[in-house]
Amino acid sequence: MTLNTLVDHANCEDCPIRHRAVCARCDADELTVLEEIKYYRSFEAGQTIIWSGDQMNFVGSVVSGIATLTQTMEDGRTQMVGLLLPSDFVGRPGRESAAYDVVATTDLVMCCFRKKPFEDLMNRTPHIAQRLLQMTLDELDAAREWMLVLGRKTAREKIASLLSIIARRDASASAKGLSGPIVFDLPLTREAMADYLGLTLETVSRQISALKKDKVILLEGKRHVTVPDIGRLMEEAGDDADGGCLV
Amino acid sequence: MTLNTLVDHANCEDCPIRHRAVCARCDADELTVLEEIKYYRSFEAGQTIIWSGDQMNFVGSVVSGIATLTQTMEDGRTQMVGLLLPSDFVGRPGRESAAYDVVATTDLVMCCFRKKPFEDLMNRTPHIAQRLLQMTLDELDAAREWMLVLGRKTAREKIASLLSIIARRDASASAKGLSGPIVFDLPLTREAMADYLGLTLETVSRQISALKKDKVILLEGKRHVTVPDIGRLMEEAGDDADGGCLV
DNA sequence: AGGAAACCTTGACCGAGATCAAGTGGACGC
DNA sequence: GCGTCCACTTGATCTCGGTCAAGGTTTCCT
Repeated sequence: MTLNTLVDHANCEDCPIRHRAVCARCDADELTVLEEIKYYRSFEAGQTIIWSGDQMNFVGSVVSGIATLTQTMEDGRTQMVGLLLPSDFVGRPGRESAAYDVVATTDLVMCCFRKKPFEDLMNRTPHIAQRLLQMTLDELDAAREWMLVLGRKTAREKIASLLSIIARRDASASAKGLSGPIVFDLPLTREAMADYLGLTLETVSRQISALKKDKVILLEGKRHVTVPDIGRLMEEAGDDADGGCLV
Repeated sequence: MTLNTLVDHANCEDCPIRHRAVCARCDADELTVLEEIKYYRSFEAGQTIIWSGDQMNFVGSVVSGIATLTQTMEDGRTQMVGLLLPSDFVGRPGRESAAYDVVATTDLVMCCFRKKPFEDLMNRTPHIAQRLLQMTLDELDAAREWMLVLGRKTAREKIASLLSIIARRDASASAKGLSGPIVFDLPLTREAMADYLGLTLETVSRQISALKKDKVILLEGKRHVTVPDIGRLMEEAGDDADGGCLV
């Protein structure tokens, strides 16, 4: 139920390569092949990794940093359609060209595989295809959940939804769980948040100020956020506070 | 680039079962197995096929009629997240329960497969998994395109986007192509359109009237639509009129 | 240190679309 | 024929969020 579900790392601790997104069920032979066709690429904050419509000759996953998927209309209106966090997969097996712009919002490292050999491997290896199907279904769920946010939520609920998603991801990553306050740094500018939420950056700024005034969040500087009560934040987001998240 | 991309039927003309969504590359053995585990179900217009959260013990595809996928918030706000047309696939291999309400908006027939045997077959048959991956990627593209509609388009553009999608689907289904006027019946009520577009039904009604007044569409009664110029409609939708569609 | 460029905040005003309300028109049952 | 229901249309008004504008902070460069 997160925006881009992180891959479960549990059964990959001893994985000889880091491409956990794909090798959830490690198998020595496959990994050897993957190892042979893989390479790393680094990008600077702000750099465009892929332009919409470009030929894509690789697939891969994010090792560190954050990237965004965005669509743009001819008149310049833009909508972010996905957020890529470490371990998220990029690329469309079986597709020629990219459908969206992929932009690094922070310095970023990607682990890439040349597309053709990867597809060959996928065709020979059923559980890689199945793994990718599961990941794609997760992304589809996330996209559809976001459609509800974009279509029906108020500006305040939109902001709360985004903060809640980031807070919960960070909380589960740091293994401290959801009891007690959650502290994190916003990985996005106000403008990027606006592009994600279908708002203007002014509205984002105003609503964040409002949530701060109402003590739903605490702000130190512009980016450092403390969420004293995640339940309260999820209420503000219009979410069911017990949607399988508090176990 | 449609809302829910229809499956290409070209290489399935002689398919012994009608479940074309899955058997794009027909293979006698698999089809025999599929034949054994399949059954049909009929639904009346307005009937809910699956409730969000229900156990789903089948997967399947739409044979005839139209269904919608919707999400609902506790306070009753609803957002449609997908439209299921004939040959569209329903179900999540590897998932326990449904994530959305599935509702028949017209009388509907589905071709179903019991989930467990279907999954077993999928695990044994790489190209079924690959086929499903392709279909899921298509749905993901459609969902993300819809995020742009929901997040950034005006009411008029939203209506034009929806009409354009339905018009283009009907045009390619009837094999008359996109030259000349396109005629079709709206398969959705104003309220359903509103739920899809993140609008109210009053706004939908007003914008349809406006498009009619401006001769972008012609209306006979409430549902019968003629699109004299699909290029004009796509312009109104804010789409690139040559996005690979006029070929 | 000074200056410029990002990034963010806040205020004033405006308009697209929501809301509330009344009315139309066709289908159906009695 | 007549009433009822449902889907839809149209009008009047309100409001949330967009737009335009000004100013504040931080960072980084010279």
